[in-house]
Amino acid sequence: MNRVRYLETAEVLAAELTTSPPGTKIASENEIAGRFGVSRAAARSAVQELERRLLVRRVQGSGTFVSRRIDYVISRDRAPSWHQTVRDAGGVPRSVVREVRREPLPGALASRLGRAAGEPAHLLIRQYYIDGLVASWSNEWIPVDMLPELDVAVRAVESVDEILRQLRNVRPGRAWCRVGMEIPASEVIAGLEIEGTRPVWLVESLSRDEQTGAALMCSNTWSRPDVCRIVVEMSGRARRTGESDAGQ
Amino acid sequence: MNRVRYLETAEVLAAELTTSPPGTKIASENEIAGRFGVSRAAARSAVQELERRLLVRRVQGSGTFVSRRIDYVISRDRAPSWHQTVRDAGGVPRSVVREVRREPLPGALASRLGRAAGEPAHLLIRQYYIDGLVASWSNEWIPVDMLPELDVAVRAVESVDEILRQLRNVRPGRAWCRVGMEIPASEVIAGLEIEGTRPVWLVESLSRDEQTGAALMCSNTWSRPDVCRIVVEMSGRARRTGESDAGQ
DNA sequence: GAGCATTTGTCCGTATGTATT
DNA sequence: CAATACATACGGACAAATGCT
Repeated sequence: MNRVRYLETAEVLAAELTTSPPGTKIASENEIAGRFGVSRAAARSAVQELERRLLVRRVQGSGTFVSRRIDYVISRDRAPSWHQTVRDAGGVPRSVVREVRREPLPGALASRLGRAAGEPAHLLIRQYYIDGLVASWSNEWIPVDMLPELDVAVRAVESVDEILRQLRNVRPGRAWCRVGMEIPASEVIAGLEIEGTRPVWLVESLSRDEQTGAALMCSNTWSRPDVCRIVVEMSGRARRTGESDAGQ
Repeated sequence: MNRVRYLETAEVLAAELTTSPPGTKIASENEIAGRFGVSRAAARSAVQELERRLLVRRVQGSGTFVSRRIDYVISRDRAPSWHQTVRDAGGVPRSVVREVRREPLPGALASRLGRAAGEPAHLLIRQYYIDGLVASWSNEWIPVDMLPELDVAVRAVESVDEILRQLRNVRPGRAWCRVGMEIPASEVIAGLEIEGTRPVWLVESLSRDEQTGAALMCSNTWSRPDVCRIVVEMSGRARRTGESDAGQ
């Protein structure tokens, strides 16, 4: 159908991918070139097309692998649980604390928390994995007076929410968030193992105690678009009782 | 600094771009190749890197042009006005009605509107331009009983909201929306003038009358990520009076 | 650790196709 | 029709990362 050979090749490969489970290694560029009777450059273009479609992830020296892409839904009514979302999709979640340090609160985050800029805070840098592959990188900020003992507690428990619940007896809830796509700073690019610079999801968020309304912590999370699709559901105010929720 | 020559080249070009107004034509691949002493293939890779960073838009046979990228903020408190957003950013907005036809309401949209699948509706297909370049493509669905005379009114007025306000005396407000990135159907790809298949923004939305809460219309809008950045702001329920809004 | 094969990443030169001006 | 500019394609070479022996 298609007179462009690399797209033709990509179509065939894309169709074959749909039956392969995530993580499967696909044919190498040279094998594809041989099979379709094209040059390695054309075969490479085809695989790069699959990469642009977020269907595969490529690793130099290793190979090209089918991606597992997960829907991460953000809505007011849903508690944010990344581990559960990944497990529900059939993936194996893991998160690693990369660093915990104290740092004065930057201005933008301070005003989000309703604090003064420069107040002491914990900065918690964490990496999230799906099936052993990097998915996200997050910076979480918690004012020191909110949780002085964070340093020792954090390595034992998977989420800061959990620590807050147990040690402070609060119920953290997502009070505000902003989602977009950004080209992140080089530190984050390295953390996400991205080669060329490209946009990734950025979720900025603020947690408050659902009982008192006190601002507890805030975070910025960058996520690779080839491992998750972030969907934001927003319900408006003009809703009357008795009406059904907006359907799918 | 960078031993990868195409990235080195891309860095230099990217720095130069920041001082060029949107729409400026940049040097051709051959000129870049000559200037930096690299092959045309390497020059091409550099420009493609700029394209991946959403800094430029390429048009075969014409050239490579600096993109105007606009922030489109979706939040509960903001009336959705695309024309105003574009003008505020210094761009020239235009929208064109591509097609108006009657079609039975598809199931997913019917349930979003609280209607039965298959009810008669107007389907309004529209293209949005910024500075003469395609930015978005939308499908808007309005039940026929809501606005029987749509066919004649639509070409004179820029927005369906406007028509509803004038002819039905309702106040449309964004009642629900969902945002993500998708690889759209081929019709939309063509409408957005995308060559290779890649993900674009998809905003699904539902409008209700702010007075009665009646569902008025719903729409799906696809937007090129190189012309707009869609930002969703969500405020939660755990908000007490007297507290300041979440800062920037 | 060293060595090797595999695989992706970069780069060159050249040629031809296709859309725009 | 001609010139320009981007798009596709080929063949060849070497670099860099990975995985295994």
